Amino acid sequence: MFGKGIDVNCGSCPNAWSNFKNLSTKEIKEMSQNRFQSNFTAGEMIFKAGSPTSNAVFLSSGIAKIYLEGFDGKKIILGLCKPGRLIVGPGAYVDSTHHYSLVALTDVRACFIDMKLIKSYVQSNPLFSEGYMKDISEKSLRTFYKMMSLVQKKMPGRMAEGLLALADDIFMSDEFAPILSRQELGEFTGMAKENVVRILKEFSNEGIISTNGSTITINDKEKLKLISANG
Amino acid sequence: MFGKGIDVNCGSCPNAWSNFKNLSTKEIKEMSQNRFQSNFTAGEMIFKAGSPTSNAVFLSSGIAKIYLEGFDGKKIILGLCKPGRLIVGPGAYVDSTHHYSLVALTDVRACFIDMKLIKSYVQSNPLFSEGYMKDISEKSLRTFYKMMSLVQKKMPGRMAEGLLALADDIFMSDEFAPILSRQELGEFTGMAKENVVRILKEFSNEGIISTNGSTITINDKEKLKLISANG
DNA sequence: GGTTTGAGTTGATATTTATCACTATATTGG
DNA sequence: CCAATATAGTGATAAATATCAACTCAAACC
Repeated sequence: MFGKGIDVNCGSCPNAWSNFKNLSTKEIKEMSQNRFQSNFTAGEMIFKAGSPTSNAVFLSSGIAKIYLEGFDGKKIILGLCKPGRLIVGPGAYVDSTHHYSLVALTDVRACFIDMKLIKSYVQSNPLFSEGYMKDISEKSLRTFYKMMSLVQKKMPGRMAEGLLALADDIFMSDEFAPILSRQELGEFTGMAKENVVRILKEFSNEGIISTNGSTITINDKEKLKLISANG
Repeated sequence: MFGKGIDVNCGSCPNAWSNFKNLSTKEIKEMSQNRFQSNFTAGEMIFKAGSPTSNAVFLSSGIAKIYLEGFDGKKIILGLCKPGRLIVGPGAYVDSTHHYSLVALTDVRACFIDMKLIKSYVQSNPLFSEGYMKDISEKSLRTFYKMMSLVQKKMPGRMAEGLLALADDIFMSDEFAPILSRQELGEFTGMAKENVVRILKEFSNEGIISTNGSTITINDKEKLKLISANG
């Protein structure tokens, strides 16, 4: 199922970006009429670094990963996306090009809204503009802290932080399915996949987590926070 | 010399932020009248992470460093600032708090403009707003590439990149004074100061750079680019 | 059903990088 | 000018991390 979503109103979408509340009924209607929708299966690329930022993307269901492509094929997973958040990189206002790639981790339904439309609302609607500014500022801050973590913390600290992020920001539960492979968990926490295995095992031996089959359960969150904080 | 700059017009300042050209004469005048100016000597803190983002800062002369304060006192120098650029962190639109610190590296003359004023122009002036958006987007992209560099490149690659940045973006010359100590050069390139010394010596032995006293001269820029690109 | 493929895992090893201990060389304040 | 202090530099060592070479196991495919 894909194509224009003629009969849908983005204003009443339960997964709408919170900043849409600053748009007028007219603007909402215009946007809803120009909305495209598409489905992706797990593993599919939604957009690729280097492609034009012609559309803003919103997930209406599913989870996707955002990653930077570094030198000789190495990747850095910046974070995971859930419904409700605007997905447009900073390239939109610099060179109209994506600087990171977005790939579906689960089956995903995504809405595409023409960036020209978004930019016109930024121009004409100060409240919406401020909301957009706030959104990219928050992302920028998160990048700062991700960078500090990757550069200054050691592997156990980075892994602890990564697990806490998955539990608290993505799954909202201390028990979660392995949406990320060991390889991807390594790209998320800045280490080789072999070291992901070793550190998870170490955490498991100490009773901090359990890995039942492929599900990870956090048993001792306080200890995990401690490891994360101590680097 | 400090205080309100009553007789100065930010519109005709040779070091003005390029986005000021999008302001009306009236806005420029208002801003000029509410401008504060202050001098700092090398080493002085201009603002500190955690303090309120009450003002946007512009340098009218000198060079300053922007750095993140990480765990147990370790710092990451995000970059150096020259006149002509807006200096406000992403915190301005999130929690009205600075998330990085700004310290003068040379003697610096800085202008302070009330953030309320800047924000009001963002609200009322779409072109100015777009310019602001573009500015923070560019900074965000730079942070991405800084992160990739720090995480994926090895020490020689990071140092080569750092030296090229100093030559091309800050000094506009392949020969420059040691505005950064070895310690700071380490914070800029993500390594311990001892390793800064070792790698500079190695570059020097290979004839890529010369370190005459405390001045660094780049002799073989192409090789430096190669080292930077190969990580 | 057998086989291929890829992820997960493990141990051994190599590489990279930080830390420590120390010397040398400036720089600064009295 | 000299002591005090900070920065620069050096070598040895330890710690952190990546890489390599296997091996296991389960899913996917013919």
